[in-house]
Amino acid sequence: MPRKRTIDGKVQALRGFYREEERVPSYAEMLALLGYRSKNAVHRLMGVLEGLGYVRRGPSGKWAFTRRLTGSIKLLGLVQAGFPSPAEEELVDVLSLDEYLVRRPEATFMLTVSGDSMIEAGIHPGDLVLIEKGRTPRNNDIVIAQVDGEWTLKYYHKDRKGCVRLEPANKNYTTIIPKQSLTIGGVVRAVVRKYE
Amino acid sequence: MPRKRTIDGKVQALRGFYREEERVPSYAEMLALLGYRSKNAVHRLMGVLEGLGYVRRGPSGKWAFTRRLTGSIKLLGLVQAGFPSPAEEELVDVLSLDEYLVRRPEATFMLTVSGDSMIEAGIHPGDLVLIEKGRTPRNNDIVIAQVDGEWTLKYYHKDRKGCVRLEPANKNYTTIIPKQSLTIGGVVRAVVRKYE
DNA sequence: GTTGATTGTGAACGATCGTTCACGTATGCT
DNA sequence: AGCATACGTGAACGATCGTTCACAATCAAC
Repeated sequence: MPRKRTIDGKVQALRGFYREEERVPSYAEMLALLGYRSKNAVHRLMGVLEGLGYVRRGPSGKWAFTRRLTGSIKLLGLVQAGFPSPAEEELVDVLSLDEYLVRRPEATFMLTVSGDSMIEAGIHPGDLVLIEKGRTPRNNDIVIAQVDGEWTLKYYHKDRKGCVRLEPANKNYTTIIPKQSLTIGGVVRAVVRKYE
Repeated sequence: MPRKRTIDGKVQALRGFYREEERVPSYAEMLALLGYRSKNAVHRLMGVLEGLGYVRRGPSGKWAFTRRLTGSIKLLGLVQAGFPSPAEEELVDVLSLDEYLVRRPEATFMLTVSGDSMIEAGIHPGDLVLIEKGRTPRNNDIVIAQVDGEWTLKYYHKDRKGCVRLEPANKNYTTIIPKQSLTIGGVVRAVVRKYE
């Protein structure tokens, strides 16, 4: 167990460095950071960390930290499974929200929701929606669409005849069946709401 | 305008490199990457990019890429403001969700919601909630609390007499007034829902 | 056409880089 | 005790690093 604890300490130190510098420290820097006095010790440690999945070598052969090290959010299980005490905090995984939510960065963007037409789907005014462009919507996807000049969020439905209808998730709104033009801006891939 | 286009091209190249290597390229690498033949050209370019906010020097003096370069999500304005055509895509900002949502990484974690007691607050079963520990809840905050042995998400309310009550956002549930013990696990800072 | 500012070239510098030696010094097992 | 393994030390290596020269090419303004 002391072995584990030692490694954990090192990892924390590296994580702290990365938070500040957003880069992998050089061996010389790790030397000071981890309390070693020989670069060789660092070299060996990196080998171990590579085995543990904390670091990897990039295509060029240089070190890169993995999400395991750089990621900032600890993902836990279900609420019922119990709540972590600060002591024994057994984490399921560490993830980066960006990586988790965004598949094609160049085609993804966010915008702020206004209006409550999708409120029963849990999309409230002020929420951020993550939209992926250039993806053909499937039935029941939430899309951002331009109908007769106005952009809105709606459920996408296409029946067998190819007839498209856009359904809100709010009883006060009505289903839209585009007459003139229908432009799909993108498919909603995620919703993010931040409090305060 | 050709000037702008040139810089944009360089930025794209650097962004591509970062996606692959997750690190800042060396001058020599940028040399090849950007088509220069002199390191000095690179050196100058970095100065320019620093002015534009694409790169910055870390505390140690080494280069680091800013979110502007590494961030993967383009943030746009309101829906009504119009929708971006791929061409003139005028972006408001580029952000990292991690940075945007997480203030204290070491005290933040996520878990999956089960149960529908907060559904009227737009928190559905299966959603991810981002929780910050060690933060004293204010009225109307959503907290994760342990009442009589079970963990739940609820609105937090404390009246002037110091009496705490936990309110669900679902008519089918009742307000909880803790009798024995009340442990606040943390305050919900954000909700994330991913489709598919 | 001349001038001045911008931008890239090419070579050079000491500093730092990652890697690899051979060699101590613990620690743990039988 | 004795031995083997694991882990850190210290020094050395060539390679690559970022920075800085002086100078050439390009462009715009007048």
